[in-house]
Amino acid sequence: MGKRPAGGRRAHILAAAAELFAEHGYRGVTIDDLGRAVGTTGPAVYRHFAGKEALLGQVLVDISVRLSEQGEELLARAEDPDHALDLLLRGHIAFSLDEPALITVHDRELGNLTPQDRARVRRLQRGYVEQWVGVLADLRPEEPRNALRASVHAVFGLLNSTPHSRGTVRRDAMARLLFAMGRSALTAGREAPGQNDT
Amino acid sequence: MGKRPAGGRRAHILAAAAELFAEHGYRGVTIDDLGRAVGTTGPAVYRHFAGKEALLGQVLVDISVRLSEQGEELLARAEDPDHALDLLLRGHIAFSLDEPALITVHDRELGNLTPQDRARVRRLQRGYVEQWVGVLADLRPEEPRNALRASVHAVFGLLNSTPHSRGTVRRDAMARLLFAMGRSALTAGREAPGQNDT
DNA sequence: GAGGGGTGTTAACCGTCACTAACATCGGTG
DNA sequence: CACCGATGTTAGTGACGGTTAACACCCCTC
Repeated sequence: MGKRPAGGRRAHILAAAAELFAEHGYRGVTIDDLGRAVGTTGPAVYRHFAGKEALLGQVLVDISVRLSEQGEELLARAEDPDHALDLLLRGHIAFSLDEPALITVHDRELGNLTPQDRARVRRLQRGYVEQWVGVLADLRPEEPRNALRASVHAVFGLLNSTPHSRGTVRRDAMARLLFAMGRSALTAGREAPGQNDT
Repeated sequence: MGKRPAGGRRAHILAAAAELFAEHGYRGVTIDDLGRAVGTTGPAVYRHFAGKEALLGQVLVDISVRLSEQGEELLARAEDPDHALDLLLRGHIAFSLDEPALITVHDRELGNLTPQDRARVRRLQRGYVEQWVGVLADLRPEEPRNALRASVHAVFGLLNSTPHSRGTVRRDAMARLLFAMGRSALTAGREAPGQNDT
């Protein structure tokens, strides 16, 4: 068959896996599906990954790393808590609009990981959430920390809803909509500086 | 073994199935798991349901019916759009706090249904969404309908996030938090559509 | 108290699927 | 050109799991 000199075989498999896992679920995708998706056969996948679990692990770890690193970079560049929140919102929205498959897999397949991978992904996720909680704590010091954490999870649910309303609204309009809703939800019950209120 | 003339065997299986499907996913639950969860063995389940798919179908149809009927009842009793939105929010929040397993299964397992069941559940879901969209359209007539639909999906994501932050916040506090966030998200941008872009 | 419907049990069947074995090909390198 | 490591192919193999078969029991009714 056409030999690909591309060193990107591994990355290609990872991308296809994310897409297929998002659509059919980890359990609903076979190794043969995976191979077929990248133009080879099932067993060829084992030349690049130890097995199906390792593959899912890599997908989830990559996502978690990307999100938490992006969060760190954004926070480093933020001038104040209000600005930081804006950046986090925009960053997360861009990610969920550009990579709906990754977002879907990210919060559905945690249970199918090995204990080691699960622990690692959980740690990264927790770190990312705490970045948001830290910013919110600056903005709303009167609020207990666990309430802030619940708020962050809720806003993630909101921002990650894009796979459910695919294709009906243009990307930039969707980004604006999610930003306005997310920002408003997180500042509910208090005044948002520079923003108009109800 | 203890023969209960209770006609509740079927309902018992449905409840256990919802719980197990929520925790492990449809594909991650075996018929034997199901039987064991209700104190019998796997094959006994076939006395009550035609098969695993039929079982999942019943679970999802029940949820969709409950939500859309609840929505209709609330709308019938609402005095004005603003009140209607309050009622819908409170109703959905109560459901998602009281039945986290059902909420989880509801938006994860659609893909595992038979085409017939899937069509039926989709129709019910669409109806429920349109109840919300109708109310929002009264409140924000200037907004295009597809943007309102996207907003509704986003708020569902927010309200359905409770399974992700289980047990950290007391139920009534969580209900208030979700109500404030959801209400605020849905009325966001009511008078300021001009926002900067990504 | 005989019969029957409803419900449960254990054993078997059979397809699917992750994974392995054994063998081919090819490009680069000495 | 011979070797070799990387990568691919086709044929198993063994476990798992949904479903069915065959049989047992209990309660209800005539």
